[in-house]
Amino acid sequence: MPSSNTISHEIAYALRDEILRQRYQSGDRFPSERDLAARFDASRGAVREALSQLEQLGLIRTQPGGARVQSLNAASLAILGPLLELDGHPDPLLVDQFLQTFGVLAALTAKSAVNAASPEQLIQLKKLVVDLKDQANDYEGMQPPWRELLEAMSAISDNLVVRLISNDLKAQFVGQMLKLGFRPDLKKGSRDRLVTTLRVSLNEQDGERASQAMQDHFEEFREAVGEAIRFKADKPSNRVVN
Amino acid sequence: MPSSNTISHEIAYALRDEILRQRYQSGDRFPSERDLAARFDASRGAVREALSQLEQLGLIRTQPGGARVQSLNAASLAILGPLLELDGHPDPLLVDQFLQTFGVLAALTAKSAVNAASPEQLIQLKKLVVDLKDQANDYEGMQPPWRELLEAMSAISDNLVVRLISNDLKAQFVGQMLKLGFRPDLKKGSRDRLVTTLRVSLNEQDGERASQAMQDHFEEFREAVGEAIRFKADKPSNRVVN
DNA sequence: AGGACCAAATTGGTCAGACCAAATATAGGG
DNA sequence: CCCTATATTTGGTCTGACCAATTTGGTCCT
Repeated sequence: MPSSNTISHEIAYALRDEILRQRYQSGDRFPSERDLAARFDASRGAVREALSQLEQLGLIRTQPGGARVQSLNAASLAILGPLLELDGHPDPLLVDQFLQTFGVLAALTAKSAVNAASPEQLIQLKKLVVDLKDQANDYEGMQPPWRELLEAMSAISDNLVVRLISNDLKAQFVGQMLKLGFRPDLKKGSRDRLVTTLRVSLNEQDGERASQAMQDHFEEFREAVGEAIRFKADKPSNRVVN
Repeated sequence: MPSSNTISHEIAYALRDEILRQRYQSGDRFPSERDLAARFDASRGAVREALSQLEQLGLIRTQPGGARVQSLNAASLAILGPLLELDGHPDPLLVDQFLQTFGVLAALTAKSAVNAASPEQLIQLKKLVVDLKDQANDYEGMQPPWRELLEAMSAISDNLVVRLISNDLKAQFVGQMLKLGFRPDLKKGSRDRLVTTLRVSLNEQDGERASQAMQDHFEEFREAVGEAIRFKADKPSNRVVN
């Protein structure tokens, strides 16, 4: 999987990969644009555009006189996806951390949404929860209503910060997860409990409870995903469905 | 405050500003590179580098045939800073959302850190909490030990996802807050309560409690900041300290 | 009139070669 | 050995050109 269609993106991809693989120490001089142009047999303009992307990612810092490599964890959130993709299969620890993080953000969203919802919005949310309960026989069928619910809550809570973070996270992870095509097995009681608790929280407009429900649900989801990944690790039959 | 030293950055700044101010509808055609080059009296290369940055920010999507403007909340986290800077003073709602978000992430970090800490690391954390208590007479003096504590917890919890998000958030917000130079008044009991609860959670290695302490503390901090901003709004004497 | 199809203009992607200013490396003098 | 002046490297920008993909506009057929 090289990367994109344009040369500059390909160069950026290759260089990003090298930096992510720690082939340069933080603070090291980065090869000069002219050298890179020669190495990739491309024009300096194309190289410059690639470097511009790396700079946006916070991986390098350019300056007249030379570019330097920056510390990895001073980088931007946008490197998470590439980082996952590095060795073809996602790092289980990283996936776990992602779900943990996404969980607290979803919980916060639920809390704000339930607390701030207007009567009509409460009705809307209740309806979505019912949808979730009805369609929730298999993992695939559960996804659309689940996503709808999250989306509705996100819209109601109207927290741009969380939304932007979630955008990035989803863009980075969800694609990877789908590409590997694994379906975590959620324990049966988990979803019922979520639905029930969400309903109560909506009826009483109790954001705190909704938050807790989300948190618990993501916790169980995390465990299920962890198992699924371990399973994958045993049987490395990663088929790309596309 | 124009922006940077290079022309391409200046162009990127100007265009980013226009998009953030909603001067284009999502899906609109973006001016062609040649037009932009003429408008900014720059070379097309410089314009291309600027557009490359906008693309990384998720603000536009380029394609042979023409670039198009993307939806604002499909953008990257990195637009938060510019968004805050738009009118010289930060949007109180956005600041509130930031603190709320940062709060839950800090709480998650505290939980993981306390739960995962080795005996030595527990001792280290306890020491930092003591520092926090000692040096905590004024807002300024409190900052270094506070930051140290957060940093230590972040290092122990070792959650790259949270770390990257926090990097971005801090890079975007902290600068702005300092630039405006306001000091929220934390209620006196708040810090003591935080210190006390953190100590207990460390002694019993109770991550859940540490998380709750963080959450509560950020909640109070949020209110204090909210007041400070309202105060600023009344007396708009925004002096840039630099 | 409406829709399918084809040619021309527009646009992004890339290349080559050149110049400048800032930063670095090098050599020379104290 | 340190400090300074010079030469070189390097990033930032410009000009002008070519290609391929997309858009656009018009034409033709139904």
